[in-house]
Amino acid sequence: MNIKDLTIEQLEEAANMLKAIAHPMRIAILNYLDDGKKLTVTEIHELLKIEQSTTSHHLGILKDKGVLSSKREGKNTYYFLKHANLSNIVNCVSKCTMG
Amino acid sequence: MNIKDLTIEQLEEAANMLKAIAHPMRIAILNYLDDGKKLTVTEIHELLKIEQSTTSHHLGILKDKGVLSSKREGKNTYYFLKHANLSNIVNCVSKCTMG
DNA sequence: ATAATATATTTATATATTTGCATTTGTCTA
DNA sequence: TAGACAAATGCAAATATATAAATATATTAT
Repeated sequence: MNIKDLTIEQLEEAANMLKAIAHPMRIAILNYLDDGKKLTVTEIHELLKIEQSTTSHHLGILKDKGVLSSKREGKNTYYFLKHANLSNIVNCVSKCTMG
Repeated sequence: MNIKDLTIEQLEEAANMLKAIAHPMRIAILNYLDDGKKLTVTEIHELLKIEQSTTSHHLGILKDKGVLSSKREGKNTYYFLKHANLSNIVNCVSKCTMG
């Protein structure tokens, strides 16, 4: 299938995925989750110095749109990239800002 | 410089770039502009079957955020990708929707 | 069962985005 | 210069998103 022949539904799915990533805090989250790393909500909340509820909200968006997966272990929930190649997107765009 | 050490300004710039791309119609536009293709506002407006002003608006966003460049030739304005590698982003995400 | 810790959800407010109509600006041709 | 065509802009209504405070839920340990 040619990439130009995406249906409106597929375009929307792609847009939702990118929209999920397209936020400063969520890009920062993805930068921390490269190389298969797994972090808890609290760890991210402390690393980014943003509210716990805001952190959970952002992680929920990334999970809902298929960017992250999560796994509960006891009291903690670990979040990690669903597809390793997704960090390429962040790398690509981030590098564009470092020129 | 490590990609993890992006400043808040750089994170915002990266987010703005992704936000510019993260829209169904704008992804469709980028899909038409691969391989160095150049299209006018009217051509895109007819291909996508959306209003001329809406088309121009989307193109303006993409240009403003550094995704596209434009070149006036007579009555027409041609739009094209500013950096060829940006279509990788669209390809990457689009492919995620074709699984 | 109760307390402590971690995460998620609800809610409200503020802010931003999308869209199309109407208008304006720019460019070419007669 | 007037008319036609192409593109851009101003505006307003509808819709979506971001944030944080408060609250709720889940899990573990005592």
